[in-house]
Amino acid sequence: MTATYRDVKADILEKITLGIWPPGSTIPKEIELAEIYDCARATVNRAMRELAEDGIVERKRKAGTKVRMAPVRQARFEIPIVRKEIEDKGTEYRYALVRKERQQAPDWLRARLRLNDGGAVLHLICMHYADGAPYQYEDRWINLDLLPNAAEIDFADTGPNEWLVATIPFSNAEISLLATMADAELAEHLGCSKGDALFQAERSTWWDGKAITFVRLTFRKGHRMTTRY
Amino acid sequence: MTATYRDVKADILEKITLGIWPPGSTIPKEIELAEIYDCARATVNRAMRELAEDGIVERKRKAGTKVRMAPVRQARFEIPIVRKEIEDKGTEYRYALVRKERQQAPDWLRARLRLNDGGAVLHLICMHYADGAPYQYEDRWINLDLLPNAAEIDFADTGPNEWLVATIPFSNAEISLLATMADAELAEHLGCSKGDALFQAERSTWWDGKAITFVRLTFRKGHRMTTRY
DNA sequence: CAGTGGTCTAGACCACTGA
DNA sequence: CAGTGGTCTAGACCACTGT
Repeated sequence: MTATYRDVKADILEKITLGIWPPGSTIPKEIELAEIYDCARATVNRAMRELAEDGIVERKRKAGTKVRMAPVRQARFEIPIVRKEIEDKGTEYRYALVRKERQQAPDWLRARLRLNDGGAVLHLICMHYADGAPYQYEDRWINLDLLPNAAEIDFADTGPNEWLVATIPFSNAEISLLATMADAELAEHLGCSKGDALFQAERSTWWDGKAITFVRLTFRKGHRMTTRY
Repeated sequence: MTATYRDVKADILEKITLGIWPPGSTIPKEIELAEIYDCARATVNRAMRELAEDGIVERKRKAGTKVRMAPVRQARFEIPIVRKEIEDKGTEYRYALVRKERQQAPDWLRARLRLNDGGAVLHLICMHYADGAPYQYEDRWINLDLLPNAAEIDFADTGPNEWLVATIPFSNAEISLLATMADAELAEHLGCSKGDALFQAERSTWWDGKAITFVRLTFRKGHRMTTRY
């Protein structure tokens, strides 16, 4: 037979879903499973490790592997670049710079990004359109102490997101999803009514422990983030 | 020396973030890396596989491993059971059943879950409180054709979520996140004003290709879902 | 302290895919 | 068709952690 790690993973997952190994029960140890499936322990190990990553089982040395009582449901959402998101839907992407201003970081931003006093930031307001209709309102702040070049960039044709990704490709981020009421400015740019409920994402990005940028993305009315798991 | 897969992964990631291997560039092949780090190819393989899962690099047979041009930003959100979510914050959890009704599946639900005509469903409205204050409004529909026992359960003390997790522990689901305006019912139960913007999650759950349940969770005003990546 | 998972190795064969 | 990643093996030692 020579089972693959996929076979082992699928079979064990089936035993769990069918209730043969109910939540809380202990699964046979790796050596036993290796004998059962007639494969190497490393093969079993990979299957089980993935099941643990998926939140299906819980593994502890000496204690063995147990089926989780409350499965840790985790959903993965992709956070694509807006342009890609829109173009992948087969719609036409258009970008526009609404406002660009160099200023001192306001208090709330300094607190949020742990900036020093008197830090200079670049504040950008941008719009992203899909097939001519408003899609996303971008309120971005860039730390000029860390990225002084940003001040010289003309963001008329390309959004700051794409420039940032090219400049600092890999970094850490914290993202929050929430709902907000449209104010006059949002309503006007997104073509909705004042007071409408809008979906919003906030992201703070860090590199080497220092804050690079904060962005608040507000989506057009009715926007959803969807995923399967 | 004897590098571990963590060492290899960290070192390669550093080389990428520092720009030594810029986006689009090709990384040395596994055998070469194994020589460089003085370890087995399997060790390098694991490091690279994880970097690929993390969306940092892209691997293809024969073509080699390349640093992604546009890093696939993916955020993982944990979707815990409400009770756990509340208790983990150190607050007191309280549950209440608001309404329970057996009925025919309305058209929108049938379409959504691909149910047959005349399917019976159990419709539940529940509230979840944190330290006595409204936390989440749960609007749940359970497919009675698949789970006839649900009709006999008294959901007065325990929420349907916990019963479902215990009954059908593992299943597939589709989840959507969105923003909605509070109607009169939501405003009353969640203690906010009509028209307030509220964060909402919708989840359809499937098992063996058949729809088990649909739930719409509405959070109290100001709720955020946050994660790091 | 003993048992279980965590990881590494050296070698092998396979599967996909670009030239 | 040849090169690169994908996976398996048999064996080994290590690192936690429950008893």
